[in-house]
Amino acid sequence: MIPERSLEVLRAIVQDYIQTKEPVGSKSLVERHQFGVSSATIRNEMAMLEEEELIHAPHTSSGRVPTDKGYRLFVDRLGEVKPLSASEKAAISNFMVGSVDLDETLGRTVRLLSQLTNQVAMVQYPSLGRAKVRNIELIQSADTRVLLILITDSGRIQQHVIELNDSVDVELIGEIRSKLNVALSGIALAEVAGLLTVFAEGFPIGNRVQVGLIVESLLDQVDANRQEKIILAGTANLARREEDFPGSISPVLEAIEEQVVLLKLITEMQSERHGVSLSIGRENPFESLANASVVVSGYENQGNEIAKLGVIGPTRMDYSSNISAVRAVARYLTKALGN
Amino acid sequence: MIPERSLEVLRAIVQDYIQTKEPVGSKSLVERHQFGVSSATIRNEMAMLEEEELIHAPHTSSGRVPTDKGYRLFVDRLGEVKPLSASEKAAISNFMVGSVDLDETLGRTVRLLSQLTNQVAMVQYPSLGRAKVRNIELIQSADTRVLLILITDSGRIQQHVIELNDSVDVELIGEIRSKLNVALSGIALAEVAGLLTVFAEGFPIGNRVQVGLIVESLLDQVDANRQEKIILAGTANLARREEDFPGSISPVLEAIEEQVVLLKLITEMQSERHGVSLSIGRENPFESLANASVVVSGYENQGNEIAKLGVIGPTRMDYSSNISAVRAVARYLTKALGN
DNA sequence: TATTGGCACTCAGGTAGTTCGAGTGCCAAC
DNA sequence: GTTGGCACTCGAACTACCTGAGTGCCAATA
Repeated sequence: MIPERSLEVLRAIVQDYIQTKEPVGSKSLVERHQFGVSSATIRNEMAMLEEEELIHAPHTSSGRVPTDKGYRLFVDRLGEVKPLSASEKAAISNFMVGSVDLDETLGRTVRLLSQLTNQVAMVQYPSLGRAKVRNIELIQSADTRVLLILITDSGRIQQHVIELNDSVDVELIGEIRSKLNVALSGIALAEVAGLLTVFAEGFPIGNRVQVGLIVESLLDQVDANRQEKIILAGTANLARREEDFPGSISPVLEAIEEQVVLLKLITEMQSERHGVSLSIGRENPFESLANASVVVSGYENQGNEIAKLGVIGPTRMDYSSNISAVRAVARYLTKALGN
Repeated sequence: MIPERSLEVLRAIVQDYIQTKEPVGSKSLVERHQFGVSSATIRNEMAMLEEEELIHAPHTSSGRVPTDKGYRLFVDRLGEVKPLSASEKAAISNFMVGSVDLDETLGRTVRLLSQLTNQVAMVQYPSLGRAKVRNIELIQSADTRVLLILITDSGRIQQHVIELNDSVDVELIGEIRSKLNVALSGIALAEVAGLLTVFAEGFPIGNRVQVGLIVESLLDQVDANRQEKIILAGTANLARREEDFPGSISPVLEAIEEQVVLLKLITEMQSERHGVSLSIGRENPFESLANASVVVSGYENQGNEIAKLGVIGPTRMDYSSNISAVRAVARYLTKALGN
């Protein structure tokens, strides 16, 4: 068990380090905080913290810097969540008004989050996997081409052009469309595949190839819910924090651009306190993100978490502010989707 | 008039500088190229080039670096366009196969271009302004909500959710839909507004509000063809070229994220040789892009240029390769859209 | 007149030595 | 358990110096 005062010292170190960006030493620590003890005592505390691998000295004789483990303890036990300022709250409300479709709402959300935190913000599109079919449309866009549109109850709209090998009959398209809707409306996407195995059999032999192609395309979209999508904003904020990334920021930029990595990461993160989940430094398995921390929270529609949003920044970030910003934005987005 | 040999020297300086990233001096110049004259003569030439502001010495006594004006002369008069290597051509063909809808094609294109050039690549979505209506769809997605989908002949699909103030009748929607299509199919977007002014009058008084809302939304989408869109890839390449941007790359990243700036820039650029247009360094009006050059080319559908694509990178870029890559990709994309 | 070798000069960048000070660990004393 | 004291460390910052690639200019040359 780590004694109370040691924890206080750790908290002070993390806070000072985040603020000054310099390794913090025992003397400056007692100057900036009222511990009521001398620097020598603090030095002893710090030696213990280093023993526990919560802090670390970059050079034999210079101040201490929190380790990933130290940050972790800080956010788990020590960091109060800062309430948002009034102006931040106002910014959030303002940003949300007047957007009606999902694309626009999410676009605004991600920009908002990036402005609020001065970090790279990300918003995941509602995952197809957990959603239900609201509507399926088939639109003929050329002789042999049909546009398939899948609308889910999370508001996500996914479209795909199907190339048919043969000219297609308008009435057939209409029939397929209405039968699909009858069969699938309100069905969870996860269950769609099972319901469609024998779908083509309801049609005359001559049409089954066409129907088959359409069903296949629909399944592609449903099944490949790996085609998850993330939108980003504020990438430039990374460059502004360059000194926080030893080496270069380009691996980080690459990882961010490589959505697969991000998706994997945020999908696997487990929710912690207040519905926010954190990955600090090397807690994530990606070498390129070894110096990055990620703060995410799920957002909901009709009571179900449908996707996540969050920020990504240097390990040395202001966790308190970022956690509260992410949490607040997630809540507002949930509220906005409720309408 | 600048004598022939001076131009040769300029070419050599640009080439060496691009390759070595070091200011190039008279001695190393005669070593690397066969001018048949001594370094002293080259020094005289270089003094003249400096007089003309085509090159510039960073410090009183170190090698020379091309100025924006020097690069400009280089690309206008001196740079042969490198033919693509066989493997590059293969890469292009491979990338293009098997994408059927516009989103996917453009997504592949932008990634391809960024890989080919190792720069930040951008592809502009086909501008709505010059396209024609192919199809308009109205889909009821909830009681008082209708999804409007506009498909243009350039393949661009634009969707928007319309919130109606009143529950809506399925048959009315169908009627509006078919009348809209009759009225607008094949019409250039620029002319749509004119044809819709009296559209609502064809409906009974009681429905005109609803019809009006839908028409308004349609006009919004058509009219606001400022909602042009650019997709990007390879942002991380910027970070890898950091030393090429004095100060920081973050203004550049910001400018890129701020699509408005990019759009303005590429829209105003005039086509030069081979259908490629260039903006070198401060030739563009944006301070944040003072050290960046942009290479763009238009791509076509059915003989009309519908949008642009290109790369953005440091002023010190390999113009020859980038120009040929941009040109080639634009051609392939044009070809791919032809199907 | 264009070219050349020679020469004095410049200056960024690297190396080496020095100092400075914030920081440490340890210990004896309170 | 806390404290003051003390010797020690070591990165950062400053200085001085040197080196070498590069320059401009000039008088001699072809």
